[in-house]
Amino acid sequence: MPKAYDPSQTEGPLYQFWLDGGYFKPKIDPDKEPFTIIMPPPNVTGELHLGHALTATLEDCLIRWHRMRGDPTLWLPGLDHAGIATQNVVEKEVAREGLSRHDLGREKFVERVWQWVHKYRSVISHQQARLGASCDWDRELFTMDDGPQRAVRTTFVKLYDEGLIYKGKRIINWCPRCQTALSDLEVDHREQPAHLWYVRYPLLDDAGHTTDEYIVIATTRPETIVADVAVAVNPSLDRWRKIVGRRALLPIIERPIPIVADEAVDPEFGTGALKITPGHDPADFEIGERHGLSTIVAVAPDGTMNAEAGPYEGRERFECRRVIVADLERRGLLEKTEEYHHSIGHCDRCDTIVEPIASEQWFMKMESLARPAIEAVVDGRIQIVPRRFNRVYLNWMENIRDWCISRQLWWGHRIPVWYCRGCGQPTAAVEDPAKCRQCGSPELEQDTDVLDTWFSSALWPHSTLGWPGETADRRYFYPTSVIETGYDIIFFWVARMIMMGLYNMTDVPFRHVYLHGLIRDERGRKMTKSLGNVVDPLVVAEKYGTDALRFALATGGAPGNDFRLSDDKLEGGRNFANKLWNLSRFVITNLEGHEGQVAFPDTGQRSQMCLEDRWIMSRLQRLVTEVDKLLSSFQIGAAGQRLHEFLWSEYADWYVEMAKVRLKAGDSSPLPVLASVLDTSLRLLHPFMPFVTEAVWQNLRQHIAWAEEEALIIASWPRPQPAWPDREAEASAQVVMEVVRAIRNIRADRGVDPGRYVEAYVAADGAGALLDASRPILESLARVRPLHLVTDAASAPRRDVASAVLSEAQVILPLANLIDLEAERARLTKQLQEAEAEVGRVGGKLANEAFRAKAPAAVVAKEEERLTAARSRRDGLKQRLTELN
RNA sequence: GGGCGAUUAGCUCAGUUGGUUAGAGCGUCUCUCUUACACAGAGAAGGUCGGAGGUUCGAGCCCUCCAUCGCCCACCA
Repeated sequence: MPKAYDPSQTEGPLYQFWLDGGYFKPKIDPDKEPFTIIMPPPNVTGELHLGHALTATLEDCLIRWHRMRGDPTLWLPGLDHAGIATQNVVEKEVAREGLSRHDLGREKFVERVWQWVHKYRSVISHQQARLGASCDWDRELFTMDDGPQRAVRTTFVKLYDEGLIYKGKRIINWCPRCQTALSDLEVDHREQPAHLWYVRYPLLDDAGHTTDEYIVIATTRPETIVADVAVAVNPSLDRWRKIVGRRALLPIIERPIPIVADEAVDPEFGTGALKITPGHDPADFEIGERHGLSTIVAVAPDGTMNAEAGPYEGRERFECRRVIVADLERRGLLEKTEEYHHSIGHCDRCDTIVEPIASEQWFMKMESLARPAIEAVVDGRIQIVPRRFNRVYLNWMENIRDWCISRQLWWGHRIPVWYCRGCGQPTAAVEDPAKCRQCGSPELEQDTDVLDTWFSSALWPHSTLGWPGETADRRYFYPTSVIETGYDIIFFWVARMIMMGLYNMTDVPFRHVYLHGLIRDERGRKMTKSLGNVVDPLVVAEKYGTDALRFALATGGAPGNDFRLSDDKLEGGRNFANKLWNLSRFVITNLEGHEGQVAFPDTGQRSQMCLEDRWIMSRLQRLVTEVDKLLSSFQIGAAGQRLHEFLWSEYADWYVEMAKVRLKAGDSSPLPVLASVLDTSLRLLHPFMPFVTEAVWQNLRQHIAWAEEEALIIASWPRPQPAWPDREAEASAQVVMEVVRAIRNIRADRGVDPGRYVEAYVAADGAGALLDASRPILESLARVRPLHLVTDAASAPRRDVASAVLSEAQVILPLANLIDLEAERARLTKQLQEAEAEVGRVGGKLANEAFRAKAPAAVVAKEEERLTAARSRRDGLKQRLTELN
């Protein structure tokens, strides 16, 4: 084994080894409960970012853990056609050839998108594989594949037939750049500086002649004046009540419009009068419906003003705003202008300011679909991790509004509705219909719109398992176990999957929702292309190793919290992989020097085992229990940290060093324990760092007699053994380690040459026997020789010594010329102060009758022990100080 | 306008039923190439857990109020 771990040499071949072994495919067993994760399908836009790497890491962690536990484990990968996003990307590509999609035409353009898809489909899968994702590639699906297409159509027709999908004219969000309607969720509202213009609308008399009266109206969007159909006032305002029923003259356009009364007008805002533009404002649209007003749309799909704008026709909407303000001012109709801040909607794909437009679109009625989805979370059939997102989810679901599902795009699932050229009636059907359902005419034309890309995503957990077909996968794997994704798409995706899963399958799509946070850069900024701080996970994996990246991602934070990824964290992951590699190299090198395979340590003969062996086995068993518990409660990061701590601070820093003492003496007895602890640790760590653990284990397995499986990826997950932990061994080892630490501390403090052996006295009454048994360890790890073990500190030298007092023992080092009396006194005094503080604190607590009466007995007993130990230390220190003086 | 989160060591963050002296990684200081690892080892320094009250035998954790930062949702022009 080379001295440093080289991921680039190991990862590729190991992934191939797993693939060849078929380990990623679930073994269906009707008697076992499966574990299933449907992977959030990345967009086929060709950008794999750190969010995908995080998803791949966390899901792979859970998947590998369950696979090792022996559960039939399915991780189903997929890809999303990502409607607008992909269409935009391909449009840009086409633009480089100087063409627009309109130059190509719908059919040719869609063909181009398919070419893109074919190219990137494999690129993305390959990228996932590089991250170690152990998913079942044979089941990989694309949202535009035949199966999911059929699921989309089937669902649409079912909803349509039940009246849950309808076509209607409403105010929708229109992106003039993408030239399509958007759902409310696809609009990003941002507070921005703006103006509030106060415009005079002249009043007409009964005969329709202008008067010198006028009504002042505040607006942020003067360009929409051309589409005004009324003025509404709040009837509670005296100054306006009397003009209700009269007419005003629309400025510039000079169209007479009625003045109506409506409670929806806020009397406190502006002048308490509102211009009504039903074609461009949702509130106005409702007011318009209430008063039977007509709707005028004055903005064309491309964001320019249309013929309704009269003199402004053809002007871009914001240019029109400037011109119209100037015109109003010139005509003396602009009373004043105020600075104003309000939030403006932007297209979340291209950041263009969204135009609210009254438009005929397809909508999904959500309320009845939301109700069972709310129940599923309330009654716990679905559990969200972290739990606080329950409220976020429920709040949104309880106020849900109809979903605009039609998009004026070319790329996506085309709406399965055909219109009859004869009678005009629509026919919705799963299969392309041959004739009109109404009149039987064969002259049909399919709706030109496509569906919101999230429509197919909402069906993903069941459409990927074969629905609407009756498949074995669907029966066995649905409902799935966990959905894991970022909290930013809880509404877009998670909520809709729950609704549609319950609707189509009458059962929840998954039992647990694990929401991860957003990854930010070192300075806490969101990673965006415009900031140029986007990190390519494959570049990172190349530089630090996939395991390093995975470990950094998995242990960097807590569920639902954002976290910053830094080079420091990646280096930490790399260092840990290297530590593990070298640790294993040491163990394996020693095993190689041993004849044949070692047997599993005979823990039945525990009393025959030496202290350090018992200690590490006990600690290992605790580890097994804790890691399993942490993973069961989705505390993946905490489990990873716990493994790091055990392997580095307990196994490597202490046990291996202790084991060396025997090994150097030619005693091979620690080998079984060394090997089995490493084996178990590798199993536990494998879900986090699959490559380095498998690489090491392939080596280790040749030397151990109990390795049954040919690969770590399918090796059995460690189970806690009831015989452990061994509390006595843990406490005893603690004493040994404390003595070693105390001696090292004195040596470092007094500047003793690290290599030099010095004489030492250790006084211990009760712990004498165990210290004697660990004498070689004490001597070697603390570099003391000769080591005098005495029962009473009084029998150790008193002059020219440095000492330390522990609860169970006192350490005395005769250091003659290295002794600095003042420093020694200061050191002991400081320790004494600490001990006395503790005696005071704990003593005070125990003196409190209320504490004794109300605290659990175990807590009280612990405090008693603490007090005894602190007193013993205090008395010892007092004595040492007296002797020093 | 509602809601959520964050505020813990110089930095980045853990800390799920309230119970020892609040932890980790990085960084800092002092030593060491001790034959697994300098991507390392040994030792050390460093925190009134944002502020103020309250509940409790006991609060980083529960309650109330406040402050700063961030996010989400929302048709006040």
